[in-house]
Amino acid sequence: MGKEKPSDLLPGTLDLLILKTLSRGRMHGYGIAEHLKQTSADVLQVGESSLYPALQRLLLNGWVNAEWGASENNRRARYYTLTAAGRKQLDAERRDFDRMIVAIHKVLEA
Amino acid sequence: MGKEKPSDLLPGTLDLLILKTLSRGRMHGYGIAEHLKQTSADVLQVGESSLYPALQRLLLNGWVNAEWGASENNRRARYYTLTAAGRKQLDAERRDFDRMIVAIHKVLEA
DNA sequence: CTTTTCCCATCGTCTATCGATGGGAGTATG
DNA sequence: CATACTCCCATCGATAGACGATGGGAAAAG
Repeated sequence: MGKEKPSDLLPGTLDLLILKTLSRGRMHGYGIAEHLKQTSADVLQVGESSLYPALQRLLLNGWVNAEWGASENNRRARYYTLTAAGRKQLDAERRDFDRMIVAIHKVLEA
Repeated sequence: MGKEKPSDLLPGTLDLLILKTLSRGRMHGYGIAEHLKQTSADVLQVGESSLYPALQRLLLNGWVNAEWGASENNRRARYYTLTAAGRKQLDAERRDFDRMIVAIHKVLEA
């Protein structure tokens, strides 16, 4: 009798959200997840099993760099930073996303 | 050297788009695809290999009914109509979608 | 010392989208 | 008549993305 829980994310938007988050400065994985959750008022709940594979993708594509360091809480953490290619990618994904949203809205308001 | 073509759809939104389209009246598969393409100014391009499986899903879930008939062009066509459950589903998906979009925007504008 | 919090990561599963493919039935063309 | 084209259906196999479960390890809190 529980209500159906909607998915935690709009599929296809995770890379965009991560890139945008990193555009504000270097951050580690756990911090990215927290930032998304808080900024979205608990709506966007990125599980770690979605997050880390996504970060691997971004690394492989050269959109982010990674380096090990210590967190604010003195823990071993991997810090990610946006590359120049990452910024371009962010802009491109942002454009495509907006384009899609506009298109979808046209249908929903028709 | 071609530019990367963005995907034709925002994943996870196809059911919503179909349900919304059918809320305007009964329609056959091909017509739904046309309607989405035209209403969105060619942005939303639903391939038939995405569309028909989606319609099967909706049928299985009891959100639409189907009956065979003849199209305006006198062709054999399968007409779909929204059920009561389908209307409820449309409302629910619409709410979740709006919720997501608001959340994503908070991140993108942060 | 035990528990909790923070932070990393992978594996297997599931679901959805998509390209390719195939077909049949009406209409228009030459 | 023969051919081509448009309309309309559908499936299959590949790919990709998100998720639940799981497993660690190291610092801090109790």
